[in-house]
Amino acid sequence: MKKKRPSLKDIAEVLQVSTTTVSFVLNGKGEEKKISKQLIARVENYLKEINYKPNLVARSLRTGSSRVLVFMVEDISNYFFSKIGRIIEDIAYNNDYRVLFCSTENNTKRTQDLIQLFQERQVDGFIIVPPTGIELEIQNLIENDTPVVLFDRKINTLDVDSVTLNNYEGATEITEHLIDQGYSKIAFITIDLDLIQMDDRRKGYLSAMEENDLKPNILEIPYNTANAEKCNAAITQFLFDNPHIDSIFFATNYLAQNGLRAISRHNDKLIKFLGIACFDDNIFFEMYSPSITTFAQPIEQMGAQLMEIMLGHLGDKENTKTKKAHILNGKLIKRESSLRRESIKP
Amino acid sequence: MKKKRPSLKDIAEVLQVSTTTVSFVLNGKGEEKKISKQLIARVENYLKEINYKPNLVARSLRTGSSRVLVFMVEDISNYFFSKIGRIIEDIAYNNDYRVLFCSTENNTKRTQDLIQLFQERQVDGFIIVPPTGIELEIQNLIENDTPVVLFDRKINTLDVDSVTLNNYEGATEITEHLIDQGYSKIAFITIDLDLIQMDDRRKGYLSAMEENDLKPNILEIPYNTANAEKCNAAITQFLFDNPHIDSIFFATNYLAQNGLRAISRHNDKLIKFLGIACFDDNIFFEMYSPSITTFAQPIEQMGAQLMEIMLGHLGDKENTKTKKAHILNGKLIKRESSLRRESIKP
DNA sequence: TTGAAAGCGCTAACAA
DNA sequence: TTGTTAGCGCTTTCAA
Repeated sequence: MKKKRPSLKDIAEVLQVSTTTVSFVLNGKGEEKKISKQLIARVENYLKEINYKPNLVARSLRTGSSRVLVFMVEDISNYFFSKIGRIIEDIAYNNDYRVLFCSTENNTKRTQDLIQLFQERQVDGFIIVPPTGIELEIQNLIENDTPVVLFDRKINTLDVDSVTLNNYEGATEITEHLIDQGYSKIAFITIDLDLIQMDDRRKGYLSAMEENDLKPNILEIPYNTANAEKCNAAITQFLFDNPHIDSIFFATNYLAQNGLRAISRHNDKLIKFLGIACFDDNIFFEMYSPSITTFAQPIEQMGAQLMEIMLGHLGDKENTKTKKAHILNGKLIKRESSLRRESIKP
Repeated sequence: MKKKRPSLKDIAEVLQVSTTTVSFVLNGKGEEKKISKQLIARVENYLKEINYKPNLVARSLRTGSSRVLVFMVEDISNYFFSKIGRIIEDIAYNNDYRVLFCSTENNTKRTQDLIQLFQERQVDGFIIVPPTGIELEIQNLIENDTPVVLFDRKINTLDVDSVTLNNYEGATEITEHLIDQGYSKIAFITIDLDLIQMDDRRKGYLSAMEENDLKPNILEIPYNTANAEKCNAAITQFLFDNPHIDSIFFATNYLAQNGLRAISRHNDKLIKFLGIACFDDNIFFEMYSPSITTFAQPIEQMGAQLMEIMLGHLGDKENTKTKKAHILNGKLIKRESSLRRESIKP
């Protein structure tokens, strides 16, 4: 049998007081509203006794706020995103907010649906890794005074807060590190999506190559999370077509993971000679043999920064603070895969 | 400026009809309620024109249902769980439900909070990987007629649906496979949590060892997601203390990943001789060199089964169908790590 | 110091 | 065929 959960009204009836009183006590406003100590105690005891749980849906409807934030990323099962998620969740929790996670899969339609869903459910704020083509929905959110913070990528046409990485400098640093270690035929493997951070990484690579009078060599792979095999095939083909390259710089950790597999399948000796580096650190890269050099994002700092901005907006809704683009600095982690090798590639 | 979103009432006013009419049309009940075609068209057009979004909080409050399900697992960034999550989400979507994901981190208190949070927000159903000590909350959910399906682990004291793996048989199969390949000093590395599926795996290992007159050798590691280092240290110590073992069976993929790292740090030649196998497949194991033998869970089938049960409950609330424990069969995937090696361990 | 009552936006029983 | 209205459970203004 379904026993209906007691409502404020039920409680008021049992206690022979008004719902107002119960509500005030429930929300800790007893003192403030000058309700007598005895009454407060009586109500509190009863609430505890029956283990009362307020109906948050009703509260949301009334107050227009749900104390829920949404964290929308490309793929929440990605190490980087799930780590940041955990950090955000902790900070939110300490400020009495809950966080809901979801994956956009970089799919515009899906993201639109998700934003609409949460908007309809009155969530209080969005932290989003925006896929392309989502400008309108985000604009819409902002116009509705719903706080939005962009993350990982920004949208230049929109006046909205964002937290991103120094992608350009990172790519330059990786490329120069490879050059320092004696590599010169450095390939850059990236995806074909028109994402601003990808473009920055590419530019960083190109500028470092040019600076050192080296000839760039770029492979652009069609983006398709669902199909790792195609990615593999493309990289394998590239290895065939470019036997002269001595190192590879992968633009994302996703590509690097697939790339490593492709390399080992193509020729399992190759990994000993090929210089490898990529963006975004990951336990996998530390464990792999050889361990892989990466440009690590400052995860803790990013999470803190994101929530600082979000809580700022939540605090005073009426502020017209100008929006800012925050750019954080990553860190090059040098590992075996990019160090000068004893032998030269055969 | 915040432009207030239009309500049903606003629309009714503009259109000079009643809110009932608008509500019926909105919910596709126009035909059924015999509203004239023209009126339906007029309302629909207007709804589309202003891009009306109903307030789902209000609807939830009124109907008592939110068309939202929750999927609570140990760690959503785990490959196995996130895969299942995606499958569940798709099925739910096709049935007009949304799915919210969250991680319990195997923490009882956290799980309690999460269940309470969602219960207060009127979610319609729970799919849970239960940590220990959560019996009361689940009992409570069931008494409130909220559908619950347990997953990955069951709770024997509770009459509730569950979908689990044939852990005992899987562990036996892995162990026997190692024995077949010529290994005999097989260690079993597990965690110290009192989880039923872990116990089954251990029993499966023990029975296969006994069956073959081999001496079991078990290492139990304190569970601590936050501290991979301790896990590493424990495994390293074990390798020192047990130089005679010729193979290791890891009870979870989490342990195997850490174990592989510990092994390669301890002695990077060792991996060539040591037989390795573990539970739960993962891309990582396919890519690792040597590729790792695993007992793979039937992911698609599990997701489908979970949702079939859930949708069944959601369909007719009043059913008192007896609850069932569904046990699915996993599959041994033989890879390089467990095959008979050419040379014997030095 | 406490209570009455309006109202958040929506659904659906009942009326017309 | 369409409209009136009560009410879901809560917060909060105003009154007592």
